[in-house]
Amino acid sequence: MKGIKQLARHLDISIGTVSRALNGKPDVNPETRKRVLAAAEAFGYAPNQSGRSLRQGTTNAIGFMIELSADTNASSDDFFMGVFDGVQTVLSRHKLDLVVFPCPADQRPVEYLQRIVGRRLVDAMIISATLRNDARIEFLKKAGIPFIALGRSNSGGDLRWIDLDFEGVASGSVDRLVEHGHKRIAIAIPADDINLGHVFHDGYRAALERHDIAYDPALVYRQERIVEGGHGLAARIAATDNPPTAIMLSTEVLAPSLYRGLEGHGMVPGKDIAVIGFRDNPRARYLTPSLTCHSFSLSALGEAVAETLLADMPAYAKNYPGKATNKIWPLTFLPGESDDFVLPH
Amino acid sequence: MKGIKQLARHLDISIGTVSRALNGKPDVNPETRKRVLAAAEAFGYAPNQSGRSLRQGTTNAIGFMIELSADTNASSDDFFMGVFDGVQTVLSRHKLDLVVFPCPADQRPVEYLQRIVGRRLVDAMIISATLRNDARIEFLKKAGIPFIALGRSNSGGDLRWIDLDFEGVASGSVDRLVEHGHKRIAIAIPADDINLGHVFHDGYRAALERHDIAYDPALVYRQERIVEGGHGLAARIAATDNPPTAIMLSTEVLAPSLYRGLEGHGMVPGKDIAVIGFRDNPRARYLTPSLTCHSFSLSALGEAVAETLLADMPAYAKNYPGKATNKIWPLTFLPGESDDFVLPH
DNA sequence: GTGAAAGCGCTAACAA
DNA sequence: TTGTTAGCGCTTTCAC
Repeated sequence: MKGIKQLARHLDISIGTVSRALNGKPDVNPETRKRVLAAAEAFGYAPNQSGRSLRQGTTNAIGFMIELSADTNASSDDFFMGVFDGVQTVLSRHKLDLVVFPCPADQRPVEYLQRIVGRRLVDAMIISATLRNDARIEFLKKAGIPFIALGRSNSGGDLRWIDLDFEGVASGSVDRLVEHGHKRIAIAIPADDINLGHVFHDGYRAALERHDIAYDPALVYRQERIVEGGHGLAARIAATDNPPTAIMLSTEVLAPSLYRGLEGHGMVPGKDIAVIGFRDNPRARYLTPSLTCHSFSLSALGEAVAETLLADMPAYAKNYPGKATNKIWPLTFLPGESDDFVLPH
Repeated sequence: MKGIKQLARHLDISIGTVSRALNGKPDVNPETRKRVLAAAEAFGYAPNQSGRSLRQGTTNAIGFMIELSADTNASSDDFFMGVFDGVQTVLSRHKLDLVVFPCPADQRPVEYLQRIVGRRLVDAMIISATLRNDARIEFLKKAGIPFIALGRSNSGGDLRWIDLDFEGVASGSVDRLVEHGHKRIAIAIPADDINLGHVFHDGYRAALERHDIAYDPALVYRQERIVEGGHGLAARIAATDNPPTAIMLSTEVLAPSLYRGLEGHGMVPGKDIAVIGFRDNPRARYLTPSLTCHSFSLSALGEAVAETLLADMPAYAKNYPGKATNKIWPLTFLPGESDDFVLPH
């Protein structure tokens, strides 16, 4: 007892009527509809999505591609889980399902995405960890499938994205550090081409200029986004001639190992060096001294991602008027002890 | 230029031949096959999965259900990402795709699962966060779809599962603590019905008996698996008459906030109270004093999950002879400073 | 070695 | 208000 045919036979009506009843079409006798719904419920009938998709040309699924590379994996933590929840909140309003596709570490992201999209597994795509030059974007544009990038990019010309305010975070952090007397301010940015590193770097550089502080490339540390990365970062800070008095992080994963690494080099965060972390994530929440960082609602971000995406899909756009715009997502500054000292000059 | 029809027309051969060529059927002229493959490559053709699924009755997708409830969300960290990677390693050998379904926090897991399975989105299911009494299992058995549970259960009679060795961890930890002179050993287990709590509790209790130590229900703390949970746990430990001298954690999320909470009550881990954590996860890796805990390879676990599942699927069983067995996954003990002291008697 | 055609489950257009 | 039927894209059986 599986398909609509069996259900129809059991009810002794045609499959067409069953289909219409289940899909809430108006031209069905209320009595009939009740019978159909009751039988469907009793049999645990759910329409075969392949049949449905084939006929309607739509899967009612939205894909979310994440990457399992060491980098992204390590930085995941609660980030994606929180975002997923927000995305679902919006999608469930439209009976759309969120389907997550984790790209294996050993597979090329573009090719993985091409397979997913090419096989028509989803109606639209959310991609994350956007690179400054990201072949996935060109592909998605060419494929003509609606999509949104969690992270800006230079690729593909005009595209829809939502991005955290890396520039604002970098800029505000520099302001605060300068106010505290810092002049040698370092940043840690990812070693790969992920766009947030570029944006953070540019915001940092512009802020320095505003304060008439010379930009010193030696204070820009490119560091893999891995859990242990802070050790290497601390070592490089310690080894710098005329070392920085402050370090700003552009990703959330490095803080704990940075603390440990700095201690290993006899530097105490919040005393010998100011540290400003990125996100108030669970891993950073219990550091001592408490980490100065930034905060925002993961689920609200997820909701915005979903709404912005739907606003670009003809079938749903009418529900989200004016929402089809790119967004820079603000973060709230969260003062802690890790930068809470004034530098004597 | 999308479907197989267009491709066939362009090549001026029948769609049947195109299909056979692409699917590696033997009865195709090598020359023809080459032309077809080249054209498919050039057009970026990938077969529409709905059409394929409908015809073959198989989706070539394996589902992995995770939950976004506060509990699971918080305890995720890198756990699932690591497991996904291992699962993919195995699935990709068979051109199977891993598809992750995150059940929203506000949705009932069984109903969510019923929708996914009922719509035939996947050929098999991996479920996680198994409860001792888990309605999902009964449903999956009734539905007749192959599945494996990451975590044992009392539900559904005979079922396929892989589970971490919570019993061994509890037992070994008690042994070690007793050796160090502890007699009042507490445990923290989840407040809900998740099965690992039951198993951990039973292993703990049996170990106490072995050592002729009376079981004291006051030392069994049921604690929500949330990031901040350690605070409450510390408070309850401090408020206990005749408090424990050691605490064993059955989940990985509590350690950081427990450290902080204990300090707030004037207790230093590894000095005033012994702490044995569960998994060597990124959140715990940089605690001071270092956390005594346990370790295992997430991707190896994921590989085992996938292989065991495939061993139960007729189409793949031949590749995994003898693998269709339930497994208790061993953990390696990782000594740290958090329990490294001997209690004077 | 290739073409023609049936049919997977479903929805929608049309007929009654 | 309901039944009938075409056809979504694909694989596979059967002729040839």
